[in-house]
Amino acid sequence: MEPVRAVKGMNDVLPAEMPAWHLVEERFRALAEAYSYREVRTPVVEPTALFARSIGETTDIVEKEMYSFVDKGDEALTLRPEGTASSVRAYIQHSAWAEGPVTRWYYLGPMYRRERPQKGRYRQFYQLGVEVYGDPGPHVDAEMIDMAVRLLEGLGIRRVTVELNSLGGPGTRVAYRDALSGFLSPSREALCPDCRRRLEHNPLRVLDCKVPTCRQIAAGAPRITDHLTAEDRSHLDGLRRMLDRLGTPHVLEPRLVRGLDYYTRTLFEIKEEGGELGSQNTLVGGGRYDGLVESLGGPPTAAIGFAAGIERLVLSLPDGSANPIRPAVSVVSTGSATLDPAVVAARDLRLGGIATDIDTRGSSLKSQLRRSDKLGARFALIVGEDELSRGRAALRDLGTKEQVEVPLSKPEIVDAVRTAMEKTT
RNA sequence: GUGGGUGUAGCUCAGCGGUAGAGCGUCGGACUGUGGCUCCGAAUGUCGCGGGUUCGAACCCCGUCAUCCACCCCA
Repeated sequence: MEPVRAVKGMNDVLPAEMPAWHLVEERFRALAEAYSYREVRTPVVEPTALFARSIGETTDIVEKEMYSFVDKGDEALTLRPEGTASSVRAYIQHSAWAEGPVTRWYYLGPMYRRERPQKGRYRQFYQLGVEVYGDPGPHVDAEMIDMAVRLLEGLGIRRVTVELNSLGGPGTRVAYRDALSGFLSPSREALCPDCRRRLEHNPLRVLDCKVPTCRQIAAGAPRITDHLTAEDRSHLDGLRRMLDRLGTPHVLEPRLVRGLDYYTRTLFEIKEEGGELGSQNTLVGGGRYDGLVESLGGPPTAAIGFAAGIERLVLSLPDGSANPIRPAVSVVSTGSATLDPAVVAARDLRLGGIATDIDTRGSSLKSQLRRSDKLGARFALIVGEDELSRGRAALRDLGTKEQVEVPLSKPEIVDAVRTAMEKTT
């Protein structure tokens, strides 16, 4: 019988890796809440149109990476490929602007993209992210980028660089695009096949090409920064000033483009240099999307957000960041007569707030103690016949081998373990 | 979608034409109520799958699947 396997690119996260995931998730939650963000949870499935209209019909994501299906022959649905579209949909659907002029949300959860899996890139992957609605000024941009950097810093992820660019407003973007394709078209034949295709639907990408000929041609191309309006420019300047003030180093990267159509003005990515990640080394990506809420049927609303890949953060964590979970006590029985009271004692300890393991199979004493040791328990509570006859049990410190007798009755046992724990720590 | 690497015990891998191995892990034991170290012992393999070459294939050839990495793109 062929065993069933998980779907390609969709991985199990086993208990051994969980402490690292929890570390990332808990740090993010605490930080986001400290920054006054509140969690929002949206469905994993949305109408396909939501993504087509927000991310853009001609983007890679919408064109070839979405898990889309028709539900019972009517509704066209899609597994969300990113978090912003759903968040905006919820913001509009619940008239969140009515609660106040500025809304700060954070989220955490799985996203789905049908790409070829490789290191740091999976078909089901987890993102954490934040969105701010209702603040058009550059200070939030800076605050948000700085927060992302602090998150990485707090996780011990060093050697990151913040890349920054501005796409200008919607008008600027179109104008620049036209100017760029106007510049590149005469050299069309000299470009690599990929770039010829890029020229059609995403000329900005040509600037990123690694082929030497393309680079040469691109070198003389107009720069987006020359096409920014005075307002766009002052927004960018304001953002950079504030970042400096916050002490967050960053580099201007005029060729930075991102794969989603909804971005306006501020665009940023945070990458890790020379870490565990291979070529998929973007940890955080984000930007401003001032027109999206309105285009999806809400009121005109300025907005900005970022997302980070949790797998990538976990991969980048320094060794030894997360410790395995260990029980404080391991309850050990010495024979069939002591298994019953041992199970009761374990329950009492657990309800007393003490993490406790017990081998309920009633194996040999030696194997139970071996297990206690393997699990990293601090103490073994040995329920032996002799002690039991006096209503007591042996509490053994597995580090020092010191062993004392303690009462097995309910409130006393918890207190006894408590005081023993305080002695060793 | 394209290219390359790899598929042998639960894990990491050796074996590269003569009929399957190591380390780690697991389990048991070393005078029978006391763990970690050490020692002894045990269990587990359709050598990814299908076909071909050969007296004989884990090893060579073809195909196929899986997986990893890279391109593309991104978190």
